[in-house]
Amino acid sequence: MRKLKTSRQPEILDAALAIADERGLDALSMRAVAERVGVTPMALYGYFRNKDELLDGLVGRLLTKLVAEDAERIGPGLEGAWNERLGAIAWATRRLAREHPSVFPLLLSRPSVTPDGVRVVDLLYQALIEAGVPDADVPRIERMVSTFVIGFAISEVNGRFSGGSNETRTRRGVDAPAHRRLAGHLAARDWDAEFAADLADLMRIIRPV
Amino acid sequence: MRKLKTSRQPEILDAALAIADERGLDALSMRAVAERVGVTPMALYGYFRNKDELLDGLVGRLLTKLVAEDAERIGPGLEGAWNERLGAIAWATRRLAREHPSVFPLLLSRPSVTPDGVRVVDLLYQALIEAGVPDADVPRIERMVSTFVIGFAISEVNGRFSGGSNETRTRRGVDAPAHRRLAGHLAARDWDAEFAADLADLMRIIRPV
DNA sequence: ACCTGAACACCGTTCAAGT
DNA sequence: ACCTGAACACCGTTCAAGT
Repeated sequence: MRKLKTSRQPEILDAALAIADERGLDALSMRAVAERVGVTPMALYGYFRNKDELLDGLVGRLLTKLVAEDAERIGPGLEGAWNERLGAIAWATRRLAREHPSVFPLLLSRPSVTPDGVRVVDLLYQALIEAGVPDADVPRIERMVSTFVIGFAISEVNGRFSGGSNETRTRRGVDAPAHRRLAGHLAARDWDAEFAADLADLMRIIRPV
Repeated sequence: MRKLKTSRQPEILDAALAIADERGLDALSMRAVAERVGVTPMALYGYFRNKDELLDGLVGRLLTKLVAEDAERIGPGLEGAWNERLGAIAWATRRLAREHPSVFPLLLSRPSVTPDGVRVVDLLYQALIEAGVPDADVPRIERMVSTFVIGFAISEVNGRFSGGSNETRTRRGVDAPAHRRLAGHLAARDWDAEFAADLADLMRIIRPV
């Protein structure tokens, strides 16, 4: 297990993120990253043990952007009521998914306990504590909220919500009585509004009114 | 856009699912599937236009297994109270993730409006209607619940929840006050119990007591 | 300390051809 | 109707060598 160089890691991750953003995750090859950095593919293996670790680095990058955005939101980071702070992180997370739709889904597949990952979780913990959630329930509620937020953002950028028109869904041949009854409510949605409504519902779990 | 053969599609999907289950998604190559089916790689392209469509077929398979299990649960499928039926689907979904951990995450990345996909959604719609959710809110709540359930199951099979021990999380160098305060509650969890608690919370959104 | 070149064992997919 | 063979343009990664 050789020791890795760190000097050019940020530069390499920048290149990798740019490629994924511009041409998708399938285009993100070690060879493509190397070319963009202006180096031989093999040079990358001095900085990342393999492609998987480079992808982990990319997830770390996303989390860093998230804490950075939260930090500049309102200075030290603890201004505002708990529900405003929690909402700010949720919306920032969703924005991040739209900025980096190819890389974002990796958030759900990789543990990523980088320092910045811990920092984000800690901000959520603080908000939940302030909301009055019992200490014993805080980690569970954090996982529930973050799972939903990340899952929603992934579904959205991947088209899981919009896939299949109304006609497809209510097509004859599938026995779908509830779809028929709800036909008038199956039109394309305003996902901003839906995300807001979902968050409001979750807030009511966190602190029943 | 040539017309595809269907005769051996199920056989091919069986082979693909077996490879993914046994050796992971990275090992799922067209060549490996072909070998298992006993055919040349190129023969597969008569049944699926490309690898992506084969993966879509795999997602369809998962959904088919889900409706099959639900159907045999209690016969016609509409016995039991709404919360029991909704819970049964949620737990069956989570079981499916454990059976096919490599393929399951694709559920969140692919629209998949196959007939069986619509059937699952319709069962959820029916439960929510019976719970008293206003028609206009049913599709949103369905998306919220399914997003959470799938996201939870993916996080679990991918180790997102367990990654990083306590020590890692509370390691010095990261300023994480809430982690320090919650140190006693950050031990490894019983995910069955946590999933149950989360579902109970969601049920309270669906039908406030 | 950092990088390169050549090589190995793979990929998905196209095209033309075969029964 | 169904399948094959050869080929193209790629992959990630190892190893030995170079400055």
